[in-house]
Amino acid sequence: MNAVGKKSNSGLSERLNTGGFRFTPQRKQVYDVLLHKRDHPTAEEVFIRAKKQMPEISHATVYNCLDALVQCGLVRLVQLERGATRYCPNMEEHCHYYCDECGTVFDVALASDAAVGPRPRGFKVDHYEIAVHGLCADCAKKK
Amino acid sequence: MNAVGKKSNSGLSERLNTGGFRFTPQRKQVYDVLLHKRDHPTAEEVFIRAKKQMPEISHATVYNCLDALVQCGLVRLVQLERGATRYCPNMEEHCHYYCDECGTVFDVALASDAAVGPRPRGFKVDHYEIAVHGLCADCAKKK
DNA sequence: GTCAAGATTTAGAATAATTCTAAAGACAGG
DNA sequence: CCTGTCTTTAGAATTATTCTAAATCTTGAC
Repeated sequence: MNAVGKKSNSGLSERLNTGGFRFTPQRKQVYDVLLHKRDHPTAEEVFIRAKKQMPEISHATVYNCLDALVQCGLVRLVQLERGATRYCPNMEEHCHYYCDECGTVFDVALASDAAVGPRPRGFKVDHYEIAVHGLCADCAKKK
Repeated sequence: MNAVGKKSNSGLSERLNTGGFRFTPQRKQVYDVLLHKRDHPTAEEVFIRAKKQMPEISHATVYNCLDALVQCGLVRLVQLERGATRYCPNMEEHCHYYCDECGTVFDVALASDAAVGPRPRGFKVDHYEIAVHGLCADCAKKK
């Protein structure tokens, strides 16, 4: 493995280790799939894409890898509708605009801390998810 | 049926009609279940509670009723974790504080329009969902 | 280096959540 | 009251996720 290859993994490896996980080729593969096409795929879609490069990878492993990445803070779960959970490697503060018609997801950065206001007494916030539902420009035009 | 009973249904009946749905005892039952205990139950939990009053109600009907209520703007879907969708009859603008440890959900009203900032060009917003993840006071204490 | 302990992957079974199907029932309009 | 449409029902089917047990890999102790 060359220096560049090594370097490209070092961040991932480190984050995994910090979370108590080992670096594995499968975890790298799953993470690469998410980084490569940022269209908020479901676990099933990640599985299909990962298989192209790594045909022996299994379903259960994809879930395992996604869970590990989520626990390490490298990936976030996105729940936009009934049915499959989607995954997003963009860890910056942003919200998801979701077209209820065609299913497209747009990431939109949040300006600031987007103060959510008061909170239950003693509640320790880890992170928040903002999903905006509606129609994308194309679908709105068709109506 | 007395006047009070009739009155208590008229709003529901009207909203259903406006959405192109009929008023049915099952839809009333499902809505009543949600109004009665506002703990963000899953469809399965709604089914179990509805059965107590209406033992013949079926699984599919509960999903049908929940869908109808959602489409009429009487109930909202809440997706907080992988797995079952929850339902919430509180249609005021509010966000959900979710304890990742014990699963408790707290509704917190949003002060204003809680400006979410810029949006994709042409996107027509219908509604938004804000979920705050973390630990409730009790669970935070135990750590 | 060799071994044991623990982590990870795999295929496939199992479970959970949701949707579909076909038949029966209810209901509004003519 | 017919007729077409909507709704409900039981249960099958599908989809999403988790579990299981065996095989493989990694790491640290010796």
